Parts: sequence; C-alpha cells; structure tokens
Amino acid sequence: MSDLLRRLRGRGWRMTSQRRVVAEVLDGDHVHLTADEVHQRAAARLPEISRATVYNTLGELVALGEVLEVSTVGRAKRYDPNARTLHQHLVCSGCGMVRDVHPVGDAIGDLPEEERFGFTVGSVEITYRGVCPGCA
Amino acid sequence: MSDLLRRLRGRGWRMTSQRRVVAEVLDGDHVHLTADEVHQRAAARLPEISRATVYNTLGELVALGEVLEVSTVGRAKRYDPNARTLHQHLVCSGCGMVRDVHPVGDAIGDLPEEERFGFTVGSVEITYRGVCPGCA
DNA sequence: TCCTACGATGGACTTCGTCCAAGTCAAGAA
DNA sequence: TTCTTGACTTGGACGAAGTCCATCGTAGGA
Repeated sequence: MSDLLRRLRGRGWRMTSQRRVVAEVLDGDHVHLTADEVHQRAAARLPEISRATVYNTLGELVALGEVLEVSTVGRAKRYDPNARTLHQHLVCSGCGMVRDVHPVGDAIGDLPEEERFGFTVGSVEITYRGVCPGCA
Repeated sequence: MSDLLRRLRGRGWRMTSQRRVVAEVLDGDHVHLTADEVHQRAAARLPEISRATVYNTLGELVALGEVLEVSTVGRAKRYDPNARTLHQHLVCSGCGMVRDVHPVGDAIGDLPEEERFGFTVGSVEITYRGVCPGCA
C-alpha cells in the first residue's frame, strides 16, 4: 500500500497520520469494509481519529479513483481498494462474504442496441449471488 | 395490477385499502420508486396511510416475490414491480433514471469455475451505467 | 522557525428504515 | 345482519448510516 501512499503524495495530497492509517487499513485483495469497520480498525492504531475524517478520506479516495464503492451487501456502503483491476463481485447470501471475481465474456456487448434506449453505456457492474462453502 | 391484487387475495392476504393503494402505486414497467415516493403517492389517494404500513407492505410484497428490491441508485432502496420477468437495469449517471433491460448471453456461465471459490452461484444482478439521451 | 491554508474534530443534524404498544377493521361464523 | 377475533394499521420512539459545520490543529513551503 506504500504504492497508494506514493501515488497520493504525487497528486498533491497533504499526508497526515489519519489519512495514512485509513489508506493502510484499506489494503489487500477481497477487502470490502464498511466505513464503520474502517473507522474501528483505524482507531485501533490512532485512537483519536474521528468518524468524519474517515468519511472524508474515503470520499476523497473514491473521487480519486483509488477505491470503489460497493453497495451490494447490506445497508452500509463498502469500500473496495482493488480499483485498479477491473473485476466484479461474488456475494454469499448466508454470511455476506464478498470475493472479487473476473468473469469472461463481454457484458456490455451483451446489451442489444434496441435495449439501450439511446443511452451511452459506459460501464457495467455484476453481482453474482450464491452460497459459500462455509455456509453450504 | 388487478392481476397482482387477485394473486395476493389468492394467497390469503387480507385486503385493506392501504395494501390496495400501495399495490396500485406499484404498477407499470420501468417503475423504481423509493419507499418514500411510494408513501407520497399512496398518501395522495389515502391521506392517513402511515410510513410504517408502506414499509410493511413493501416488505411483504418482496417476501412474496411480487416486487424486487433494487439498491443500485442512491441511498434508498427502490422497489421494482416487474418481478415476474427476468431483467437487469440500466441507470443514467446524470439523472438517476432506471430502465429495465434484457441482455443476451449467459452471465452466470461467464464466471469460470476457478473464479467461483467453491460457491454455489444462484443468480446474477447486472447494472449498466451510462448517460441517457436527456442528460447527454 | 513561522505562516497559513488545508485537514481534523466532534457534535448536531438528516435520511432511511425498524420496532412496538395500542387501536382498528376485514372477513368468516352464527 | 351482527358478532368476534386475530391480522393489520398507526404514530412515535428508536437506531444505523451518513453529512454538515464552526472551530482547532498542523503539514509543509517560505
């Protein structure tokens, strides 16, 4: 994740201990934490960090395209640091676990012209739902 | 929508004016209202209807499989009465408009075995994002 | 080392949704 | 038709998730 920190610094981000901790919490594959979970983990390292700062920092990371918002599980938004690799999500209906997956095929191409209603289609989000081995 | 009312009656639903109004508000294609919008439109016909009743009724319709929850636009859940025909959604990034669409192809089949992590995959939700003619 | 604009803080506020106790009423029984 | 009863509705309290804002603090350039 020092990669991320380096990129952020290159974009003129003022580096604060709070932002560093949030960025470090959001590290790894198959990470899909809620804002509250990010706050809890960040607070474990930096007890004074406030909820507002976590929301601000997450919002900035999303705006910079470094982190994706995923709204497919439960009520709260989840934050996916794996924004640099195109991928989709596989969600367990039992425990809510989320895995990053890479389907083959061309989902956008599968939408016929007459089904586009004149829209310019730019992207597609796919959520597979199923039951994980642990819940089966 | 009297179709829906008939089916609900057949399932032993006690028919009340509140439930009838909610079911009538949820009529048509490309309808994706929030609970609050359903409440507003229902209240236009039945001013005393309470928010709790709208939430209860929507929850029952979802549980019966007559209505789908769509969580792809904005914060609030939206309710899609077109549950009897398999379809996906096309969302305008500008105004938030949602259209029902029918892609060709086999999205579930496009997920390779080694990308399933042992899950039993049961369904797939696809959200196309783009810009509608009005916003372009 | 000093300045200052950018960032952090926490508490109030909004939105969306759920829960509950009490009152109401749809629809079957008589 | 009237009675009865349990399912349904109501409104207000509550809770979770997220936003806003005035004020304070500090990163990093001069």
